[in-house]
Amino acid sequence: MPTTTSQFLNGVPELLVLRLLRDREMYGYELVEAIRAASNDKLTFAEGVIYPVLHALERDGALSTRRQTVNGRSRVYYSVTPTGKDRFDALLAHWQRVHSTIATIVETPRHA
Amino acid sequence: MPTTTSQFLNGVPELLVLRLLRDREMYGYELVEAIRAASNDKLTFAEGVIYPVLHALERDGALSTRRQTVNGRSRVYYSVTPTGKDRFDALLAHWQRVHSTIATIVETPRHA
DNA sequence: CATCATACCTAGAGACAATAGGTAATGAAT
DNA sequence: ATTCATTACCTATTGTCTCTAGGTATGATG
Repeated sequence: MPTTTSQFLNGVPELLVLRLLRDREMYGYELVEAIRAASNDKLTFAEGVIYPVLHALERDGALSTRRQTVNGRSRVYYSVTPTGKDRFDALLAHWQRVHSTIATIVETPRHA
Repeated sequence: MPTTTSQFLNGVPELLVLRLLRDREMYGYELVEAIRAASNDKLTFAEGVIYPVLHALERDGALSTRRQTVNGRSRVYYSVTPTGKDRFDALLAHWQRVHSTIATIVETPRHA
C-alpha cells in the first residue's frame, strides 16, 4: 500500500506541475522550461522527471490531455481537473504544515 | 557520485537530528522521543530511521560518540562536531533556499 | 513470570527523483 | 547535402533515501 508522500516532502515536482498548470494548460517540454524560469534557474527538473509525473497525474484523473500538432511537432497539452485542484490543495496544505513544523523546531532554542 | 540531498528535500531526519544535538548531546532512543515531542507528535521518525542516520553522520565525522551504561542499559551519546555544525548550517541554508523558491512559485500568480 | 518500557541494532522493501538513454521532426549552419 | 541544435515526446535503470519489520537484551511493574 503506497504512502502517497512518504511522511512529508517529496512530491515537489508534482506540486509545481499542478501549480503551474492551474494557471494555464501547458505541454511537457514547455513545463520543464517554465519551472526553470519560474525558479530563476534554481530548480531544474529534467524531462525524465516531469513526464512520468504528468503520466501519473493523468492516470489518477488529476490532469486531462489534449493533443495538438504545431509545425509538424506533436504536443500534449495538460490541464488540471477538479480532482487535480483538490490534490493540489491537499499537497500544498501538507507541505505547509510540514514546513512550519520543521521551521519551528529548527528555530526554537531548547531548554537548558 | 552521490548527490548528497537529491535536489532539495529529504535529509529532514538528518536536519532535525543535527539541530537537536546541537543544543545538547543525546542518545538515539532519547532523540526519537525528542523529535516526536518537539513536533507535538506531528513528526515521528522511528528508530529504524534515526539509528542509520546517526551511524552515517558519525561515519562522516559530523557526530562523535560516548558510551555510557545507566541502570545496566548501555547508551550511546552523540554530540555534534565542528564538521557537523558546518553540515547543519549548509543543510539549513539549502532547505531554506529551496523552500523560499517553492513558496514563491506557489504564491506568485502567473501573467495572463 | 509475563509484559511493558528502555535501548540498541540491521535487512529488506518501497517510493521517489535522477540519469541516461532513445525516437523523430524542424531549422540553422557549414 | 549534411551535420548539429532545438523542439518534443518517451521509458528503463539506477540511486538515494525513508520506512517497515523485524531481532536482541536489560530493568521495572503487576
